[in-house]
Amino acid sequence: MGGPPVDAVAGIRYFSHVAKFVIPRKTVYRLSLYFRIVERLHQNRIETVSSAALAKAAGVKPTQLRKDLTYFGQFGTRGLGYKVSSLVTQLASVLRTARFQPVILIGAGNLGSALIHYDGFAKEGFEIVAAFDIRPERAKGGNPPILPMDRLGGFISEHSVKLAILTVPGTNAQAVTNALVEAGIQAILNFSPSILQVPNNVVVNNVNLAIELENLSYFIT
Amino acid sequence: MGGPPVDAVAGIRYFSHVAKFVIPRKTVYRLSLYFRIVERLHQNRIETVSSAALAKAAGVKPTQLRKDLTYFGQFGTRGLGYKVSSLVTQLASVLRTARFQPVILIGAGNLGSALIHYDGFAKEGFEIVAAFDIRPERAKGGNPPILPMDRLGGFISEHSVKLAILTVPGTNAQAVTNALVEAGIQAILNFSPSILQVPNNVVVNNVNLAIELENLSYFIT
DNA sequence: AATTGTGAATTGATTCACAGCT
DNA sequence: AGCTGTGAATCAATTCACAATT
Repeated sequence: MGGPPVDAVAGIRYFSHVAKFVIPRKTVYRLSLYFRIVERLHQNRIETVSSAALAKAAGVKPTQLRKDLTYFGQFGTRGLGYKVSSLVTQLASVLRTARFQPVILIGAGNLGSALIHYDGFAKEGFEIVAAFDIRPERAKGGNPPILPMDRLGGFISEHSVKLAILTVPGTNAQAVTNALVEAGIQAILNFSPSILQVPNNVVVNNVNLAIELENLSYFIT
Repeated sequence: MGGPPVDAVAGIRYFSHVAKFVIPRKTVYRLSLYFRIVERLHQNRIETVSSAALAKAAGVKPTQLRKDLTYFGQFGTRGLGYKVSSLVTQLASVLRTARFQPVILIGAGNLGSALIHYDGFAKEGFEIVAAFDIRPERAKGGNPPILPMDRLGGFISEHSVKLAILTVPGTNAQAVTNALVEAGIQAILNFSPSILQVPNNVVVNNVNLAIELENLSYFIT
């Protein structure tokens, strides 16, 4: 939430599957949170859950959880709560495109090479299929392979990659972004400190770790 | 942003220095953004800047930038714009506690060890002075040292550390948090997927990289 | 003429309050 | 009785429109 961090499109019209009309971006974000929790409940053979319990686990108010869910339909039973298994199914279907997407990473520097092996992505069903770097000495085999930048465009279209993680220095960020957009990338997780200019069919989420820390430190006494 | 990601206190009363009344948390967040940009302008010997130019660089609307700045006072000159040097001074003073804080990191796993050496923190004036891990085989010397968990409380009070980065697995996150709070930590940058329960004199920013990616992928077609 | 500062208007998100099911 | 679903009310953040200033 940070916040912050999530920035770009205010809300989205929801054409692809069944839903009311426009879903606030923050709601979509929280849906991922809820999904994780009900998955765990499901694993633990818990069959029903109330909005109060679920909300507590997610760190939100029960009314907010209920409002969030009803953007997509009525999943609960009054007087009883939500059936965990059907929540899992419904949320999975709403977020279905979300997982098991191939991802590329550009900029195999300090942060980049850490993220390449970050198991949190793999755990959630995202696979970094390749990384790219301008410095040829980094561009050697391994898994995932680190490839030279001139392979970028070709790789994206060959593997129909739609998601990219950008961990290049701020000075190169826009140039690389242009190449990504040109090659057909639709969403970018941007760790560089630059504000990226993209056409509005491309979504960007910014994560600036130094600002997160600075922002926190503002609140200490 | 992020979304997001920034979550905990809605706004803060601003006692410590001169300001209007309550400053929205998002405003404080953007202030860091502005500060970075004016620092760069200053280095490049640029003397004045308009709200339009500054806003563009920060990726916000000019009116928003002006409103953000006037929470702290009137820094600009009508008809002319803002004097870069005085903006630098004023913003630095507002964010003054923000930099040059010692920081500890708990959980020297995959992501943790990457962040220990992430130069983006150092560049912004944050120094990770020590890391802690339960697994003793990770707890060896080096710079910064990786210490065993039983040294945590002592280290925090000895070095008056107020900021912690939490990169432990979700299952341990709350237990470690309790220890941190107990020892006097005031702000936590939480990379674990858990929602942390903390007293309200402690601030938490959540960063969940997997959710950022999942959220992005929701918007691709 | 240019550009800030700001009250008012608008837009967006959250919470309340309670009707409606089971 | 318990708990969801939701319109209305509230609260918060953004943007507009324009007066004020240089």
